[in-house]
Amino acid sequence: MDVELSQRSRQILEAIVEDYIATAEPVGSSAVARRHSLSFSSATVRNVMANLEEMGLLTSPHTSAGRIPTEKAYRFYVDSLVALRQVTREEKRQIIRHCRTAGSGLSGILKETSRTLSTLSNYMGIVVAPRFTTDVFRHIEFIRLGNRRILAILVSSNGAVQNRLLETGEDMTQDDLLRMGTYLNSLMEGLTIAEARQRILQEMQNEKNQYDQMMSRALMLSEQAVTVESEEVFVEGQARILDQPEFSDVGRMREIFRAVEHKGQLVQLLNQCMTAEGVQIYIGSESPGSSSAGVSLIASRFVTGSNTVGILGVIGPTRMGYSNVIPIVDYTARLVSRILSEQ
Amino acid sequence: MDVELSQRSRQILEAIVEDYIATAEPVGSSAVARRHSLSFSSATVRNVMANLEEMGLLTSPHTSAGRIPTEKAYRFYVDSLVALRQVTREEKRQIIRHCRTAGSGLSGILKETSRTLSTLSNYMGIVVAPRFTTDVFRHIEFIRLGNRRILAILVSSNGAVQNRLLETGEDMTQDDLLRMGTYLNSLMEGLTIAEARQRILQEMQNEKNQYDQMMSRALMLSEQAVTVESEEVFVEGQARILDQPEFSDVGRMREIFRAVEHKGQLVQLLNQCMTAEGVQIYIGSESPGSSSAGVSLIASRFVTGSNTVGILGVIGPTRMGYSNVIPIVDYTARLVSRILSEQ
DNA sequence: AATAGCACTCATCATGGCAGAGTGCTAAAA
DNA sequence: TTTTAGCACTCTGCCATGATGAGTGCTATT
Repeated sequence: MDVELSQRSRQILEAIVEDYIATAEPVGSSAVARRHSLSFSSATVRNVMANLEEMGLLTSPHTSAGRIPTEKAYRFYVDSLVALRQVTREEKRQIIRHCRTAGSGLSGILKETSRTLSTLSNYMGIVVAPRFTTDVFRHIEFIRLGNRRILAILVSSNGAVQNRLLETGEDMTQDDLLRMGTYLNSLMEGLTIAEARQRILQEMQNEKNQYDQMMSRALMLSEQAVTVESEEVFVEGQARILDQPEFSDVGRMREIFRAVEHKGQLVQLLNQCMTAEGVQIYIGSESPGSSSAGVSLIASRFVTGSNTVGILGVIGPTRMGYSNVIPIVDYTARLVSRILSEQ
Repeated sequence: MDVELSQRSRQILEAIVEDYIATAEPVGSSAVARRHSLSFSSATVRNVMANLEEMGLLTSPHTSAGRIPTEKAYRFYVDSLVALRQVTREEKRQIIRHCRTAGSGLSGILKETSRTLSTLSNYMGIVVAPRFTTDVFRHIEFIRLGNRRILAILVSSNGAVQNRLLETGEDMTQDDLLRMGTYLNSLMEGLTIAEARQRILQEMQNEKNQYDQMMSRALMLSEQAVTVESEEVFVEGQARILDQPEFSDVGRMREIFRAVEHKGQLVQLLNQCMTAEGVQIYIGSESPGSSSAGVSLIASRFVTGSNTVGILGVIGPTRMGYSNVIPIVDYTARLVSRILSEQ
């Protein structure tokens, strides 16, 4: 896996990768020699390029085109070559402004974050909300909408809100619901949502409760309310990837869009980033997701006040502006962590 | 605007429109004569087609290609020719299943509806949530998340939930918040959200309240909570329009995606459907939205129990399967209305 | 070890010819 | 008068052709 390269080879590889990132066109030997004002002639560059190709770092689409970096090259570039740019003051300002002012609850903030990531990177921004189940329970409440229709509202200490429409067998007064709420709130205080769910199931077994109609109803309703919906994922800036020349072919784009619509796959991939700290980078087929050829992911986790973990990042072509995007993702993750941890 | 056509011309126009809808290719005179087993020869059809072209109902991309329906033709087709198909039992089943079982609150139902519309039509499904402001207030609640961080939850009688993160100047106990909630709930009972907002502003003027710290704080917080966010719009099945051959050109697709991402324009268009009852159809440039060339919208409003109005529909190419989609939109709108009106 | 030179390869573009689909017009048939 | 058949014409799509140019690999030279 590890690649040993002379100083010169590294310079040339870097030049090729950056040129290709900028232009999306195969880069030829003379272009490298000229543009980067290196002190080698194009012939020398050609020799080096031939080596690099042999090592699997470059390919050429055909005999007499320039060379294109392989995934391996991007990997090497990202690991040892890339000069990360600083996040500019203006960018910071923009990130802060958007993430901060998004008024409405956790989802609002995360949605805005995802949009900001997309705007600044010019690729697709993505945010996976912290896992609700591992978050700490804060409040449950039932609101009567109609005779037998009840809205259950579940709040976690992150400010995540889940609401669910329930049908009950019998009529209930708002007063009944209030008492049920009080009971359940004390029952689940301090637990995580997952634990709370366990607790409810336990209590349902508990004989004593089976005879108290009130209790048993309360437990039944809350059991439904606490059952967690699928992961919440925010994707913004899908249209931007239409701008990338490598996706001008409709077929490939369709794959990506499909993948994004069925968020399942995506989440699976992103969950891998959960464990590791710092910015993670998946290049092309490194990500297990089946159809991810030509696509890279730059992601980082963020943590909330109650120590649950979410993920945020950018999806773009492998030919991505790594030197820009990596710092942006990093900065944003830190910022969001801080915002969500403020008491 | 009105077009007078002989029986024969109508038959031929219908054949052309339907052929073109099916194949997306210019249809020639012999194809019409053959495929629809009409009793005319291709020569006759040619004569008629020349007439129709003169009337602005057909165009040909070049001299010796077949003809393509114009927007005017689609309009005529939709108004006077189309034979609406029945919604099949299977489709009904599917719509009911999806819209019903979507567990989680109003947004859940609407999101699922939009997805179902997309699946059944094979185009893009879209739903605009009922205007929160005109809906009846049901409940407000404040939950303390941190020292100075409060989550405000606002519920309408439709089961729509809006939550918003607030920062307060001073610390507040959960008990303070509870009392504030009780006060505000009684203050706003039975009003629409818009009226409730008015009421709050009134009360803030009221001198008596300015000296009661509790009250004035409550009013300040609730004022923020009641301020309504932008319209909620659910769009699903964007990837499906990639399948349409007329959008294989990337440029046009980009326009559409852009339009969908900035939901503003879209909402504006859809709001026009608010007033009229029944299924509305906008073909191509009939919709004021600037870049809507080649795109049609089939939409219908739906009403909730508290008589607020939302909109749902399908967006696709002008060359859309009107005979299928119109009944589906119609049926779905009725069903959603019924579901949301059930007490 | 680095470079210059040269023959070679391959994509791209414009050209021209050919087949096929479809039209418009005219003259004949109903 | 309406419908149909026939025919010349037009235009696209496809293929083969050849010229151009970018870029390579190899070899000989510095």
